[in-house]
Amino acid sequence: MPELPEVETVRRGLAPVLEGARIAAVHLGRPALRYPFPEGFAERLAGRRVITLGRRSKYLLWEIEDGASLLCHLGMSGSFRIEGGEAASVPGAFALARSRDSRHDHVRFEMESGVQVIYNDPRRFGFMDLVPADGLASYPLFAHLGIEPLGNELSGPWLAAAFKGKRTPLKAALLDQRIIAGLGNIYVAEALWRAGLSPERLAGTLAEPGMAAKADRLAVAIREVLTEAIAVGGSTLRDHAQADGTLGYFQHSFRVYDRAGEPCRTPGCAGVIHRTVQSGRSSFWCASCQT
DNA sequence: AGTAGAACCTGAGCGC
DNA sequence: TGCGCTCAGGTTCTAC
Repeated sequence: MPELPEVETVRRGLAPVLEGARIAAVHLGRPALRYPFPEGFAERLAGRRVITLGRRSKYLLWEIEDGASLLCHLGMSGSFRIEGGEAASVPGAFALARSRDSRHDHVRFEMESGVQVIYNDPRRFGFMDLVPADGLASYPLFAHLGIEPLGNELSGPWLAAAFKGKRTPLKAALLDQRIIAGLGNIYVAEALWRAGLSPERLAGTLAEPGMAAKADRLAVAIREVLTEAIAVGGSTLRDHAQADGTLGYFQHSFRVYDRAGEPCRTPGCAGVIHRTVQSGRSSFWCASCQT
């Protein structure tokens, strides 16, 4: 469940059972996910209290007492689910699982309250690390991370300045986490459609004269699409089976993503959504109204 | 500076 | 039922 809205949804779901709660024990099902767990991972967390649950880009940040942060990236297929205890039935503390195949349960956080917080990740592209609280800014994976798309910096002029001179396509520039951190394949496609911009347009052209309104529109579109997605719990793909109210609903609002061959939904546009491949990822867009 | 391709993994869906 | 192929929300690496 990986783009920013999905990670934020996970954060909101876990916060009620984690914030202020003490970790009794941590059980690892394997020595590594994408990367090995750091030395003494379980031991360093056991007995500690979780102070707050935060997010930076697509990273979940557990602030742990005694000055460390547990950092989680969900990769392509990572999810958490909550089991046991009363908290699991508290509205808002819903389960977050997309998979209940316990073969892929890799980390189990046993809370003192009796609640189990279980990390499941079939593809194991996710990872966890422990970072000293004062070392977050210099943490290698954070050091080159760009702005938060829902923060105050993002605007048309900011985009124009950031993309000025770039000869890479807009699609690639928006996926570049060093510029804006948190967008992924779905929300880039949706934002570009809303802004009427082609994913193939060279990013640098947003800085050209006469493009200021387009740049503004793109900044607004990014903010809107993320905000709307978060409001409905993000997007849940390919697993509509679970009917426990735990799934995101933004997939029903897709205007281009995964709609190849279907009509464009821009009012008055007779175009058809087509799929192309850019830097190995699918792009979905309407060549008629996205220029 | 850019891009393409592969790598890391498993599972789902499709055509045959 | 099974086989082989393609694709999947991410990121990082190498090679042109």
